[in-house]
Amino acid sequence: MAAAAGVSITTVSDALNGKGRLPDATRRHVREVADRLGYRPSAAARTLRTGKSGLIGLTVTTYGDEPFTFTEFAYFAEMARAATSAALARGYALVILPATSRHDVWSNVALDGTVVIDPSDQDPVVSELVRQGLPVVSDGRPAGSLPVTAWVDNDHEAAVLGILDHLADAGARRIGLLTGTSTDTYTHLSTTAYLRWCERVGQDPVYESYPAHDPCAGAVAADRLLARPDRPDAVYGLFDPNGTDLLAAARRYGMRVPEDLLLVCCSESTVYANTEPPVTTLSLKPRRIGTAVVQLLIDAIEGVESDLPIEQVIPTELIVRTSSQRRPPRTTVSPPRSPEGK
Amino acid sequence: MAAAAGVSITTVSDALNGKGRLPDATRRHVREVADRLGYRPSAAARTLRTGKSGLIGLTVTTYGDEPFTFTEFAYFAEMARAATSAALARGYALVILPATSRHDVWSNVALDGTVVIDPSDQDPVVSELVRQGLPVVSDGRPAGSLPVTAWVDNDHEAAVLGILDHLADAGARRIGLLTGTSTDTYTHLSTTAYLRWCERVGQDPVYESYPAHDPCAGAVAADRLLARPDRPDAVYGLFDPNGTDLLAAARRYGMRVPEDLLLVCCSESTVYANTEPPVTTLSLKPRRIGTAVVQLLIDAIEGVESDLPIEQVIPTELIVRTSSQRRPPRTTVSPPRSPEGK
DNA sequence: TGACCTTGCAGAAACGTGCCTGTCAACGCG
DNA sequence: CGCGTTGACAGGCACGTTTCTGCAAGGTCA
Repeated sequence: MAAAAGVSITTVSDALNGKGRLPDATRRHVREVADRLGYRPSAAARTLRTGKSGLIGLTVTTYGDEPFTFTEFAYFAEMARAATSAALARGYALVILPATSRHDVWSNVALDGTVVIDPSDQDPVVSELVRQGLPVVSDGRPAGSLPVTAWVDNDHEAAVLGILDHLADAGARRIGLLTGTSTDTYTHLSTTAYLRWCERVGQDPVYESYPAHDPCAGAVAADRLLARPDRPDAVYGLFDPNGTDLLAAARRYGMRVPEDLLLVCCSESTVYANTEPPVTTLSLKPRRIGTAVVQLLIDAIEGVESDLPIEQVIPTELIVRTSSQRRPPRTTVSPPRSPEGK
Repeated sequence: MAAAAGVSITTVSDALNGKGRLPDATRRHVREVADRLGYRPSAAARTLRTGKSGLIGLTVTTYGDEPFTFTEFAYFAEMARAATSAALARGYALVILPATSRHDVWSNVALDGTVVIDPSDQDPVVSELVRQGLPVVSDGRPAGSLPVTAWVDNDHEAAVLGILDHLADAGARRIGLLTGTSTDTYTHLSTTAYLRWCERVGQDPVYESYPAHDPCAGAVAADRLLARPDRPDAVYGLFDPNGTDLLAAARRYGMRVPEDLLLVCCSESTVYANTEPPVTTLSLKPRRIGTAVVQLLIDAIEGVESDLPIEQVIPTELIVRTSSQRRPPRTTVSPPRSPEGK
């Protein structure tokens, strides 16, 4: 390449990177030759020399034997999408790395930093990364004393309390909870908030737990919840598919929604806008979280190192639909025209 | 590191990589010292030396201004998940790279090969990659004469024809189609197959198109389709949310499913197992596709170069539920116990 | 006992950058 | 005319591996 342009390697490097003291004529000449040859500087050599790879790890926790649960929860997809977009805008790319991946894969890729989704307590991957001096930003408040650089999370307690109040306002007498058996902070914080609320208002807790990574278990747990002798007249489901599962269970027991059963679930899916009836959902705003996580991480990579952990709380959004209102509002979407009256 | 173990750099490299002629004692000693120091070989240096980075690009097409559509379609999430898993099992990691990303990001990462999802005709990214001599495997039959190394796809024509026959068998007299306005091969092939089928059986085509990347447009298009004077008595929707959209539209027009309207949509979502009624879906088997794509790519990276493009067709699966059967079968899932009769 | 092979390691080149230093000519100035 | 200054490059080192080659010590065998 240098020979083809008739200049030295230094001149090529300076010309392409806009450094050094070169006349514009030389710069243009070098760039033209580079374009003509289709020359691309070696990413590996640059990384080796500069110590920066432009790569950010996206680490997802594992459920059961599966490498990670992307599917069931639109949350992960949305979050990853926003994170990819935000990283790209600042010249970085995302590498998907499950937490329990083979060690050789982790050491085979040069990362500038890592985003960790919902790290478990004493996560060995996180410890290893900070030991290497890499910045680590977590989605989800780190459990225990995990030494992350920064973290972003929702206020799950406030969200749950808000939903329970919303349901009580709509006339719920006994509110049930569909929760998970895993020990991540989301499940833990939400369940604790529910129990505290029950204690405060003097209601006996009514909840069922199931392994959230198993898509079939949710329907069974929803059925269990409505089959109890102390059957709730309102339910909040912590996971995405709980809405349809609970709707189906309610139908099986002849319960009308929202007349006999008020319903809210945490979901990012748009299907709940068109179910029968539409279901009130809590959105955790995964796009804002994905964006914030990446911004914090890249700031830590490039910027000044403030060694205090930075915490950022993203507000949730309750999208109120028919399923949680005793007096259902008029449907907001009306058909454009109707060939026969309804 | 070499100094700490009291051996040469060569010996360290040989010991950690299992090469060279070293006694087991030396090998163990070097590894022990490496563990104690927390030594990790530099990925950048290895990549520079060997020419292999262990990184595979995952390129997703872009819709509108958004970097890529991950969300609306569980397909992408499932496919990416399977691809990640398959790559990991063979020691590779996946880098997410939108097709329309800044050029500097593409050239900043050393890739061994790339998976391209649904490449458009004359995709400049693909051309650039093959010019660099990198293997490219596409998910979706490449349009035009795109010179990919290999591709994996479903037989979309056969799938559509199968669904139309299935609906006709169930008693459909006039089958409608909900399709997209974009020019990707999936939409194109499916629509053409529908039109051919109509011609064969002598039915006038009844279809509505909408921009599939817009989540709101689907509901409007579903409404349009059922508002037509030549209203169909069966509909196949090409995209994931079409099922709930069509169910909602049918309710608005007072049509019962499946009595007045038979329904099938293409989806990987499990929500359709619990809608009212459950909706028959076509699964494109994204896990098998993601796995196959990665296997083909890594084979091309590591193995012998067969310069003929390798084509692989993954069969689809029709999951028949109530919405496409005039005589609905007994529900297969029954509640564990019922406190009051239904 | 010398030729030859095996074992156990060390030396050194090369991968392609980025950056620091050096060189040489031109130029302004007292 | 001598000298410092500046512009425009070239040289060369370092990044941390992998890998080829080399080399001494010890063993085998004719």
